[in-house]
Amino acid sequence: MVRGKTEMKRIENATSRQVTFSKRRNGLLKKAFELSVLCDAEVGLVVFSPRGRLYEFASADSLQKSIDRYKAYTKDDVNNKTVQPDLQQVKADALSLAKKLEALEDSKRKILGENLGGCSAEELHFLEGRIEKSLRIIRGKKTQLLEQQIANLKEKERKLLKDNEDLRGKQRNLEPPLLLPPLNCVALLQPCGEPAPEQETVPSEEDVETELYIGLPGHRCSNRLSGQSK
Amino acid sequence: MVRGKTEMKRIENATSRQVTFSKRRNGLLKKAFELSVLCDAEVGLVVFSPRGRLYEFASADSLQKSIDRYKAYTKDDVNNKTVQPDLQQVKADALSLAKKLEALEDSKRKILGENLGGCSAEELHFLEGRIEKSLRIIRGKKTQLLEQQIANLKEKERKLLKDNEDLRGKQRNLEPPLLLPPLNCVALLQPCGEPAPEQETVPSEEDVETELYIGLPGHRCSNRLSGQSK
DNA sequence: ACCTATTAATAAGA
DNA sequence: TTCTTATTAATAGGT
Repeated sequence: MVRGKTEMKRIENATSRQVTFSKRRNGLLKKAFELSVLCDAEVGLVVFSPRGRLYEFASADSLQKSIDRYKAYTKDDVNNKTVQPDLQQVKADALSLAKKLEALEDSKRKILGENLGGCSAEELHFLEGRIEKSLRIIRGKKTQLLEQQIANLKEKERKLLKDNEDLRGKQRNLEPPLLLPPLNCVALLQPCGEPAPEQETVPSEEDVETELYIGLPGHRCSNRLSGQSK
Repeated sequence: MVRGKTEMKRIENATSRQVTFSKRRNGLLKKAFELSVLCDAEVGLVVFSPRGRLYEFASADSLQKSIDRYKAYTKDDVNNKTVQPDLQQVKADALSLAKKLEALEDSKRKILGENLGGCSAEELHFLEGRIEKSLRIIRGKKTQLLEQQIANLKEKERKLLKDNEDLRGKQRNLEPPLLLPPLNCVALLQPCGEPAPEQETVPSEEDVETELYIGLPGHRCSNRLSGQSK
């Protein structure tokens, strides 16, 4: 918010994280209070610091009251008691998972070059090698994908050119040779910014002949208009 | 706050109260979110509009979870049956953790260039950038560490050379001048990779004069050494 | 909803 | 923690 935007991600430095927590917690509590007063709203707020300390605000008589209202609002189904397989076991599982998660998070952070504080030179060297390898793999895969895309596009282009050619051939067979195929129609559709890729002289000659044209005037007109209306 | 402070009391005009409610509610939710992200805090927030509509925010998996934590924190149990760690909740937690774990594992795998099957070119490009950045960071850190080590080693070397010289000086004072001081020992201590920094000719001349010198041999020696130790 | 003058919040540093 | 300061963010009052 100030003195150089802060990125919206966890502040790595523990000290500034703590300082920011204090400041922003106060700010948040204040805002909650203001909202409740100014707008006559009921606001309940709980904040647990990373170290587990609790901070709360309630505009109602008590936070519990707001919690109850919340429960009522969400159509409480608390009295829903099913069998208890083994609480201890499930808790242990959850704990184990949480530990794994933390370890993984740390590992990922290091791989991404964050939070390298406690790394030895050996560890860094290992990371470097691992990441170089990864980079090679990813670049390879990317190149492969892009090449595939290019190949696809070229194939499409080829087909289109062929179709185009076929169509042109048919058209030429249907029309009298003097009434040239309206190739310029295509040219007119091009973005006006471009310096009209060296107008093949053929089209302009056609323009001169326009009034003599007998074929399909409607088409010619609409095409020319779409070219004008910038 | 703006355009003339607002008094901290209920806004009487219903319309502007409603408008302000919308704006400030959003602001509060945003602030709550930012606090949770930046400071790694658990934030739970409920807001009831004057007309009874509910708005909520929870940085945890669910607001219920934060409410439970709040209840646990305010320890209304220990002697009453309230809020048994709730098997359902713990199971939900475990499930959520497992999901996070899986997602993280997948993410890490991709970063390490494994399992890139389903990646689009854009995704790969993003990964590439991320990893390049990481590589730069890690290499920087590594270089820094190695340079530090080198500096430490040089410092040690310098001290050892100095000690060495001091010892030699003492020795010379104790022994007859004809037993030449083994200056070449010092030269041998230099890293063999370096091309022996072009022995300043002065020292060699001194070598010749050594036996004739009468002044303060100890000082001369130490001076010469400090010149050598690059 | 969008705009903008103004105040509020706050990151960094002391 | 608290104070200061430079800067960004939030937002009241309009349109």
